[in-house]
Amino acid sequence: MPELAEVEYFRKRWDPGLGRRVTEVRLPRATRPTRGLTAAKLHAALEGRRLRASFAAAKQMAFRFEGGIWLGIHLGMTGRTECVGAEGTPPHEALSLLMSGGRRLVFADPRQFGRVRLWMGPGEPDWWSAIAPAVLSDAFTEEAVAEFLRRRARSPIKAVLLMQERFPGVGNWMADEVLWRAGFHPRAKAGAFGPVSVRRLHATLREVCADALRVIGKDWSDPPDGWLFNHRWEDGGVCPRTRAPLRRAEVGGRTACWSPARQRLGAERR
DNA sequence: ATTCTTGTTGCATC
DNA sequence: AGATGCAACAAGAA
Repeated sequence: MPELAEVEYFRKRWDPGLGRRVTEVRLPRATRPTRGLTAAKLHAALEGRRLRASFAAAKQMAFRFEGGIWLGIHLGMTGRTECVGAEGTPPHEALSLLMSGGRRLVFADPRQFGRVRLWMGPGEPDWWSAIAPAVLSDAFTEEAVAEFLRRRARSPIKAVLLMQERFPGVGNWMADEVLWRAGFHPRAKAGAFGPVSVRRLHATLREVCADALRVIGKDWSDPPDGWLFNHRWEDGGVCPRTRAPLRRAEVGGRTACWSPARQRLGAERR
């Protein structure tokens, strides 16, 4: 589930821990997301440290503690964060931090595709600074998109939009939403996008990222009914703009949903 | 019981 | 060398 805006939402769920000290680290079982980390290692690094700041970028979160300690969390497919009382033990807990003041910051991940990282030192960890420039940043230019599409010329555009090295934070639903709003078929070849189509794609990417952060990133409000988001999973779903039936099929190894009435192959020419 | 899944990685192949 | 496609990871939900 967690893409750009959901990650921003989950980042904020640990806000009650800001300024608080870590008093205890709990790793209930050796789960995949924590890999080689142990409770002892985490405790040695974090005990007594105050949580100073948190960041979200792409599909990752970083929590910075006193002393240059960084805790990185990738939510994978089913990860989530929450803040509970000291006694709480949510199901599928992979890691939690008991904080001064008596609250517990929890990372839970039933399907265990998430990832927890620990880093200490001056500056930023590599896994943080290596994240590609945000879609909403000045560095995300039309030329960068055009160049990337040229290199992936034979791949379907849907698959290309899922590549984090250029479209950080875009996941399955956001890619479908972008293509639907912009009127491009998910199977259109990336190489077929000329300057006019690239411009349209670039603008729509920015629009969807901004909308998602405003609605879902803020407080997980329900997206407006006019978004594809609300219709893409229901069987017999209907395009909110044309009222024509939506189609679903696998594209680039993932389920894609589109509106045949307004997303035709060939529209990406020029 | 079977099939589905909003992510990423590593490997085989082109 | 770089691009492309796909299985694998794991477990809950429908």
